[in-house]
Amino acid sequence: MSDERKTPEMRAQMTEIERLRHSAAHVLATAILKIWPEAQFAAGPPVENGFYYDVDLPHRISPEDFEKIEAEMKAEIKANHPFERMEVSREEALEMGRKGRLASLGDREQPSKFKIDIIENIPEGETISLYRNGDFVDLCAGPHVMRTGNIGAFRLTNVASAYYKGDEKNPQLQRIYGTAFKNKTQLDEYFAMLEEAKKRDHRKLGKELEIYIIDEDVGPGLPLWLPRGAAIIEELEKLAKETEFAAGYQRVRSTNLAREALYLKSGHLPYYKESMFPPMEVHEHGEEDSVAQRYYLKAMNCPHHHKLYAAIPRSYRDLPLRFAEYGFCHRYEQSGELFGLMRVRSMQMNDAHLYMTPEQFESEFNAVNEMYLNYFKLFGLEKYLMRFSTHDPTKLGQKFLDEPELWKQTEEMTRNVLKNSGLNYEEVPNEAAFYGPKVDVQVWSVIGREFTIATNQVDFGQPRRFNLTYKDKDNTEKTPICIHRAPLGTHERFVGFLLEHYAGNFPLWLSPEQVRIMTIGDDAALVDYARKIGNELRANFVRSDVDLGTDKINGKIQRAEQMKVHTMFVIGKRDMEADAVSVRVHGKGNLGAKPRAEAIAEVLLSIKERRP
RNA sequence: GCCGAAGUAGCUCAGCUGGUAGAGCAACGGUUUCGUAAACCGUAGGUCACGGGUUCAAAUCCCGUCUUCGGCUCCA
Repeated sequence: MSDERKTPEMRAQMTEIERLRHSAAHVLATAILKIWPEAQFAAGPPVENGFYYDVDLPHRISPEDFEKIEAEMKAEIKANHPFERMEVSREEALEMGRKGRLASLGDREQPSKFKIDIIENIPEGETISLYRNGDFVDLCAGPHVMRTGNIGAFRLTNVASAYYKGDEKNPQLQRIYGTAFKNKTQLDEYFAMLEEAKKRDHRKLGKELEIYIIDEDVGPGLPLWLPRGAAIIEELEKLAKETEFAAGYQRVRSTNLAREALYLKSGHLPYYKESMFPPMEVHEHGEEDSVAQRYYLKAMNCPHHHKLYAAIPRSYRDLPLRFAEYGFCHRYEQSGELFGLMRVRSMQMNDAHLYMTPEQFESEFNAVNEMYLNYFKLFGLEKYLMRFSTHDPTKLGQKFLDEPELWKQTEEMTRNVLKNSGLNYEEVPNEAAFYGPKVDVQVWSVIGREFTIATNQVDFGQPRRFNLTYKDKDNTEKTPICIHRAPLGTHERFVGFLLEHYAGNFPLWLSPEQVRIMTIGDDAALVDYARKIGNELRANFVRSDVDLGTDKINGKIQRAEQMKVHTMFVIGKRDMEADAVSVRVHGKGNLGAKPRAEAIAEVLLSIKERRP
């Protein structure tokens, strides 16, 4: 293995399963060399669910080659070679590299170019070690399992491409992915789990449950919401509006596009330009006008909100001021990055900008974090991580606003608040927004997919650029601090996440179709009774539908269950005569008959309380 | 954007090495009047992603484009 970025301490912590998988990567390389001796290897680490090895090879490895490679791997495992560690000097290692002897089965004409590069990047004084299994020798810090025979069960999973060291200026390598476990049972369980995960994929559920579509004529990454999807969005928006109202936010509204001048002022141009749709050129004074105005689709709401702040003179007594908007933003994401609802080009953000004095920062920041935690509780999210993203001082003026002092101050301030809050956080350099440090919230859906679901950003740049001020107690003009926050992220990503989180089995309050009423037969009196109940539900804003057709009741239930309708009212003659309904709940089955009024009251209460 | 793979009816998919497109479900019409996950019969539905080429003949082979997927980079 050859990932030089990890320290020796980190490697020592490699778990048993990681050692096994990393060893499997060496066996993979061994097998590939037996078939294609000219293969050049780069890095082959264990990853979350398996391992990979990056290889440079003229032959394009495809899944059809897997059988052949796996057969060689099996032979190597059966041979049960020991993994032998050897420590060598830097010069010895380089000499072997020049002979093509690293990550190979013997000397070769071509030097082991990636391995040589890796050696050259190992800091002075650090031990350089090699590992051998059979004829295969690789530059590797280890550790490994004792023998190749310890690799219990494995399978190659897919091929992808990756740039050497993840830099798009470097050559592209073929990345062969595989996974390995102690035994076949665990391997089978893993693949069974993957099958389960596929069923919960938001793209699959989004289609099956009629949530959204992405149409070629509309454009890639531009989802359209079907009524069932829009219903979920409406509920989320209602939740956000209630929560924000209670927390002292005020709602504002802004446009979807603006002149270039606005984004020059905000700094989006040039710092964010490649993520924005190209401008529209408009000749405002007729065809003969030689000067075109450039308009951009907004990528973020902040510049618009800053204008709203600036529109009226502000006093320290007005602060904190909290402007909220579910604004539509458009970003020109690279085509290869689009991914279902999770990565789109048009998004509706649960956005708000909070303007405050420095003294108010801590309490405002904490209040925002508390809002996050309340939401997580409501949705039953247990695993989350706050990623505190800071700037990289070497990229001031390029990726980040050139304000070294302000970066230092705001990062310090944010770090302190995070520390005092006791939240689970991790600091990552070089990932801040261009206008200030940020805290992204990572969550994991039940199928293990990781998302940045929400964001909480400090902005010291824009308030100055927009000349935002407030009159302080001492009669001087001061610049407020601004926090951008979006606890529910964007509708697109959040709904995508919820689909996977709930596997489409939404709680009643979020359910696209909350109640479906179905009759046993289509007797006229029964149809009337069902319609009456439907009207009563709709009068109480319950999303309900009636299935009055001539199908058998089993068929009606089947269709409702497939659409994951939360509650079903089954109505036959017996129910009608007793002014009752038979209640069936998705996932729970038949709950028996209940008086009509009681059944409806229960539905209304569950929705009102947003029960899980 | 880059590398690789894929695109057949509304959905899920079949269609072998070229001979002119098929099933199930859904839809529609009829029959059935039924108690908790699919009643029965029939009808209709496709520029095989799009454009070009090779061929007597293309869903099938070749080239280009679009889109999606697996990754890289990036992010809410």
